[in-house]
Amino acid sequence: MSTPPALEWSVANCPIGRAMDILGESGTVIVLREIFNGVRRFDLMQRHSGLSRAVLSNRLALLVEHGIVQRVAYREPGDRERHEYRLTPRGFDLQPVMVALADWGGTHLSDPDGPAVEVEHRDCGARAHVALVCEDGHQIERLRDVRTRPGPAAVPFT
Amino acid sequence: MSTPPALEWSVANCPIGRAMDILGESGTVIVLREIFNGVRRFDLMQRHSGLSRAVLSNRLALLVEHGIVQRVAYREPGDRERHEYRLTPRGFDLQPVMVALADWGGTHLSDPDGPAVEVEHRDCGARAHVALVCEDGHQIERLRDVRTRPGPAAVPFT
DNA sequence: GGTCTGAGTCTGTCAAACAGACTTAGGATG
DNA sequence: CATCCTAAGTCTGTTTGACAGACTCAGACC
Repeated sequence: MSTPPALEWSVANCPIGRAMDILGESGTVIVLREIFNGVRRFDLMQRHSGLSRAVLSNRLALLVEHGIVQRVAYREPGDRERHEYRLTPRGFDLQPVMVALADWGGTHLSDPDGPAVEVEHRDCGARAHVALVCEDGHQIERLRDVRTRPGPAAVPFT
Repeated sequence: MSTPPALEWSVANCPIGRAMDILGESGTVIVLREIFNGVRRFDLMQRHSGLSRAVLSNRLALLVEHGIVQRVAYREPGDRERHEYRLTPRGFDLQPVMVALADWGGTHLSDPDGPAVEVEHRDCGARAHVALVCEDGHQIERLRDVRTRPGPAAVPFT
């Protein structure tokens, strides 16, 4: 076997590494799942997700710090002001990641009777999936037809 | 604001939760990145990724245990038998997750001069992205057109 | 016999997660 | 007024996991 080409480039600035610096912290993706599902308030998120309050608090702060989620004030009638957490555009762009995860988990990790949740196209009700497409719009059928190459900021690896 | 519908179902059997039980362990996705990029041997993975040997060893064992990666014997001429790690079909199905992560990370977390790696369509060389599609094949333009609904194994949440 | 290499394992320290109790601010209740 | 309630955290003490770096082991090679 020859040396893999990937070894010639450093993992500095690697987009997957950068993404996982945030999403790889335990609980981050679970918090995002709650917010994508419309659960935006601290206590509800905590009870629904089962994360500890300390971790939830930390992860929300991390997400706010990275501009993925914003803390928005609201006030229900006859109640004091509180805050809820909403996705920013940058956070919303994580939807394909969430759908891809749900897709894979639903296919490969569900109990025999199927997954607990599915993703649907709001208009027609059919199940939605992620697909790979070219920049010019063709769909890429076989996953093997895709590969990684060094980008503009690639740094050699010694 | 009304109670979010997601609160009616438990997160038991949630596909994202299940997926993150594996992928959320620190380093799992980094190991997968290396393997997707063709780096399949322990020492090379360790040096290239920068993970500690102990963590790399644990994460590989976890991935093997979940049928995402398999340990395959090989022998180079004039050397003793060794092992390398390869994706199983289940592991290969994670490609959309990896591409979605790379896409998001490249767009939102790169240095000003761009990402260190890009994903290309092998045939035409154009950049590849993930897109959302219906089960009948339409492309879904706006992320908001997609939502989650309870699946066959949904369990009520109290 | 000594050395090299790939692939781990072991150790001691330090950071992070956990469950669960405590805090705080403002509104509602008696 | 005093008390209670709730949302949204913070604090504490224990245990798990990460890290760097040393050590092990097996086979090939000199």
